[in-house]
Amino acid sequence: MTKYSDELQRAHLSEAQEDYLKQVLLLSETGPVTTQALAERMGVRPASVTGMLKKLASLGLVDYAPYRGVGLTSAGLQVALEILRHHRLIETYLTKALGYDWDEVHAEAERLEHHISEAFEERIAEWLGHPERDPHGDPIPSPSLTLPPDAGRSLRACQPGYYRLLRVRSQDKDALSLLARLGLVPGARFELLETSAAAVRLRLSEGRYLLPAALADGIDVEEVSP
Amino acid sequence: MTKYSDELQRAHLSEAQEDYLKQVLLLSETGPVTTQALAERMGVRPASVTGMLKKLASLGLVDYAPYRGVGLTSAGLQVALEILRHHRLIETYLTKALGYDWDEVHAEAERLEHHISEAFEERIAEWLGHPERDPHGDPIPSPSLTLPPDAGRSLRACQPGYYRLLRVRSQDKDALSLLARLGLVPGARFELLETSAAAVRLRLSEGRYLLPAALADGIDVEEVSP
DNA sequence: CGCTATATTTAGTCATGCCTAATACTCCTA
DNA sequence: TAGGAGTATTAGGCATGACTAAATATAGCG
Ligand SMILES: [Mn+2]
Ligand SMILES: [Mn+2]
Ligand SMILES: [Mn+2]
Ligand SMILES: [Mn+2]
Repeated sequence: MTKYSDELQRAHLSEAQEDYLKQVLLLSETGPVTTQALAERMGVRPASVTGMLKKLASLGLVDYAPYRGVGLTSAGLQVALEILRHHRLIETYLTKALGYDWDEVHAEAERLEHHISEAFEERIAEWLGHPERDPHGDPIPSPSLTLPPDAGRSLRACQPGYYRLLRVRSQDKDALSLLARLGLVPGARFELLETSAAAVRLRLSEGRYLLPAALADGIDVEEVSP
Repeated sequence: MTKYSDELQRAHLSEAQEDYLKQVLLLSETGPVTTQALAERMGVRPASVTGMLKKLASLGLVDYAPYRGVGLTSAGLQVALEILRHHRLIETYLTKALGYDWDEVHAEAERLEHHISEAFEERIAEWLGHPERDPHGDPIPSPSLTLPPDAGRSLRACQPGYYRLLRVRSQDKDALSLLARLGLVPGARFELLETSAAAVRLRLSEGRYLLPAALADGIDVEEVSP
C-alpha cells in the first residue's frame, strides 16, 4: 500500500519536477546544492528555482530552508533515482540496440526518461541483461533504486602509469565525440605519461595525445598492470 | 525556407496540440469532426476543445468556423501524419523488438509519439524494415507522410465465405486481448459462417466463435480462396 | 563590526490548458 | 414556423511553471 501511494505521487509529478529532483541528486554528489547551480542546470532563472523548491518542499520531496540550500528527502531521492535509472537505461539501450553514438544519447534520454512506463523500463533492462553502467560509465540505479558504488578516481589526480578508463563525466557533445574518436571510452586501456596543471599526456595503442586538464578532470580511471 | 519555418513551428507544438491534430485527422476519416467528438476522444470538456481549436486556427493548423466543425489545413495535416507515423512505428517496434502484446502498445505509444526525435523515428523504421502497417493493421504514414491506401472492408458487411483479417480498428485493451487469444490478428484466415444483426459466427482452425457485431464492426477483411 | 557584493527570495506578469456555469446557436419536429 | 433538445461558444477561474524587477539576506572583507 506504500507502493500504491508512491505510484500515485509519481504519476502526478511533472517533467519539470522530475528534472529538478534529478538535478538536486546529481549536484549533491559534488557539494551543497545552491539555487544558482540548480538554475544553471535547469536552464531557468534563480527566481524560478525558488518557486519550484517551495512546491517540492510542500510535496515532501525536498528539505528546503530559504537561503540555506536544498536536499532530497527520502521520498525525493526515490523519485530522482527512478528517473536517473530511466535515463541511464535508455542511454544504454539506444547505444546497444539502435546504434546511437554515445554523444547522441543524452538529449534523447533527457526527454524519454519521463515518458516511459515501468514495463518499458523492465523490458529494456531485461534486453540489456540488467547493466550496472551506462555507455559513459555512469552507474545505473538498480531496480530497487540503489546506486552501485563509485569506482576509480579522476585521471587528473593520477601519477604516470597504466590505467583503464571507467567513466566519462562530461556531457558535452563535442567532448564526447572527441573522446570516442580517440578510443577513450569505458574499458579503454592507456598509459599516463605525464601530468601538468594544464594538461595530461597519454598513450593509447593508437597514438599519443595531450588532453586538456578540463577534460581529464571528468575522466575516472583505475590503475591496471602494464 | 518553407522547411525551416515548418520545423520551427513543429518544435513549438505542445503534446496537447499534437494530440488534437491527430484526433482531428482520425475523426475526419469517418465523418465531420465535431467539438463533442473531439472532446470525447481527448477526454476533455467541449469548452476546452473550442479554446484549443481557436488557438490551432490562429496557428494556421486547422480551418475552424464556429458552430461548423473543423478540418486540418495542409500544415496541420503534416503534423498529424507525423505524429501518427510516430505512434504506429512505436507500436510496431514495441511489439517486434521488445515483446509487447498488441493490447499493451497503445498507451505507451500515445505518450512516446510526442517525445522521440526524428533520429529515433528513422532508426526504428530502419530496424523494422520500413513497415507499412502496425500490429493492428493500421497504415503507417511513409517518411514523406503519405498514408498507404485503405484495404479491405468491414467484416460486418460480408457474406459467408473465406477471409483474411487485415485490420482491427478497436483500441479497447480487453477487446484486443480477446481477439489475440482467438488468433484473430492481421493475417489470420477464417471462414465466415453466418451473419446476423447482433453477431457474426466464424470458424478458425482453432475453433468456432460467435463475435458480437460491435467487434465485427471494427474488423477489416479481404476475401480469399478457401 | 559594519559595508558591500553576491546570492536569494518576493512580487507581479504571462502563456497554457484545463474546468464550470451561463449563453448562444442549429436544426428537427410538432 | 416556433419551440426545444442538443451542441457549441463565451465568460470567468484555477494550477503550472516560466519571466523581470525589486527587495532582502548572507558572507567576506576592510
Ligand atoms: Mn529530463
Ligand atoms: Mn550517461
Ligand atoms: Mn499522444
Ligand atoms: Mn495501432
